[in-house]
Amino acid sequence: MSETPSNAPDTPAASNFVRDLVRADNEQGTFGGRVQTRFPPEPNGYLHIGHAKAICVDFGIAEEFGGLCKLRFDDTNPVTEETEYVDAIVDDVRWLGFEPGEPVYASDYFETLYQWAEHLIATGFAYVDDQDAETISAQRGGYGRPGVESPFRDRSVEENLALFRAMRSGDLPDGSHVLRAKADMQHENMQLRDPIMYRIRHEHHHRTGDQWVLYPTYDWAHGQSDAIEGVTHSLCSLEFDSHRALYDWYLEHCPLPGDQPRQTEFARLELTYTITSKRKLRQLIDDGVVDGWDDPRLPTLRALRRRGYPATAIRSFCDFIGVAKTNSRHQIEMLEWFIRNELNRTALRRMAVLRPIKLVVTNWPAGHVEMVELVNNPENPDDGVREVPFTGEVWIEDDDFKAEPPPKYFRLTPGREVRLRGAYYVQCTGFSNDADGNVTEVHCTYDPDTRGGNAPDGRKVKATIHWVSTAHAVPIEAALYERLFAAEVPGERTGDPIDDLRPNSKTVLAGKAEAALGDVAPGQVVQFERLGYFARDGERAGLFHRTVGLKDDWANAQKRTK
RNA sequence: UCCGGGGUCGUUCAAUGGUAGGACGGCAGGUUUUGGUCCUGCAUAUAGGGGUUCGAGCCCUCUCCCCGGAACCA
Repeated sequence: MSETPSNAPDTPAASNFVRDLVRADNEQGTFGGRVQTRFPPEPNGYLHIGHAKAICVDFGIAEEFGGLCKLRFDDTNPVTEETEYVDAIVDDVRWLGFEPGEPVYASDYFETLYQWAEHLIATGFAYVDDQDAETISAQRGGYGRPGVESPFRDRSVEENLALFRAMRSGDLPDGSHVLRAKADMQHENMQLRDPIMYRIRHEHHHRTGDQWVLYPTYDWAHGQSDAIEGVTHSLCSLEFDSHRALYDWYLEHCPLPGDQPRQTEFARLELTYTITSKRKLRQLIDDGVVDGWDDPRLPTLRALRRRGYPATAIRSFCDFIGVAKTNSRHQIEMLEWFIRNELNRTALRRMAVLRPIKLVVTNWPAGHVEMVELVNNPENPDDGVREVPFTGEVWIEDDDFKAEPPPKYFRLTPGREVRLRGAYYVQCTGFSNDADGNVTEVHCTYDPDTRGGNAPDGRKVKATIHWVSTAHAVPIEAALYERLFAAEVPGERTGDPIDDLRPNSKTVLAGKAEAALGDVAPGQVVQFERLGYFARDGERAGLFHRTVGLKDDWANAQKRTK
């Protein structure tokens, strides 16, 4: 994975500040030349595209410097966490193309953490507070306002130890006591105003069961877990910047087995027209706006996988956008370009008509069937060719005929000649329509000399359209997806992204396709010629999800003139 | 209000005191049996004011703007 992604734009490896920093550490021998990172999700939901960047950075940096990256579950809060998510996350990381090995857990270190907490008590750097959450919060003060020290702050070591052990015993109710670090109630950084290390929660933990009622907070668990594992570079997102001082403070007060790890923050990945808030994602599912965590309109890795986004393309994208400290939001078009770029090279071409109208070749010999040859992928000759039956009656896309063509329309219209891909030139002689004026049938004549789609006299046509013989067509269903949100930054207007939901983000069409589409493997992505890339559903044969459309200058131009 | 982090083409990422560059997007053209791909070209940026320097996007200083921070969440 350390090689340059094959479909990334051909530019020199972009420098980024994290890479520079790790390299500098190596040159100075800061960690004895060792590089170790970790990807630390909380198992309380599914991974999304934002996590993909973190995974690429965490695993990528380790790989690049010959180091190690572990998948660590930050499972310090039993009320939100479940084994189901653990399994899904491992699966998603692997799908992305990284080997998580045997995952580790913050809960593996509960006993060590506990011992170190007693060490802090013994050295005078932690105390048990009997006050409730509200009181503690109020005493914390505010920005530019002083904090108030807890009346329990100066308990003796003996009393603290006894109380802390009682907390562990399970005899004390939730919320009755917490363990706090004795740091600095006047610190300008609120994180240092005697933060909570332990709270009592009589809850079942997905791994440790009922063994503990004492659960460490994130800040107390994270850096210590890093140190226990031998992490050198603890990479996280920008919002933890203000936690770094506390991260260091804890580390300096613990009897570490080795080097003190260092936290570095970088900007998380945000995309236009997309949300990644777990809470809001869940709401979309609960409200029935989407069908589930793997609904292809969602940015979860499961959804993107189902939609046909290749993991390699996602990785290339993540590698390409780099790592910085600027809060930013990448355009989704950039991601889509990476998806198309990869699929263009790899996806087999097939013909499918999604909004069929009938085209009748009036001079075609009745009942005659002819096999025509089509290339499977013009970008890759190794994919070979296939034969497709052509007859005098085919389905074509209703978009490809206009009784009254707009300016610069190249496709079928009365009198116009076009090419049916791989078959013949046909010229439109007329059409019929129903009472409402809808076109029901297009009439053409074909030129027998143009078999294969070439005119011996050298005359050109401006359009080539796809088709499917009506007698040989297999029915398919195609799910078309639009962006879930109509706004670049969902929720920017009102504060709630739900207000920016686009009404019809999913359309299912009953189409007609060539027989080869019956052979597409679950999850495989093919290109429906001129329409886009489509992924075969994981379960249902005949159901295809549109991964992404083809770039369509004609449609874009039409949209603009409207 | 206090502390911290940021501010470079429309967007995003580079340029580490020495020619402001790439990608996506846009526009124009060429090739093409996908209005796809590919190729060529064009346009657009250092938030503002002072300073240091032969030379500043980069260093100093003042101002402005954006983001984060006062869970027993992570």
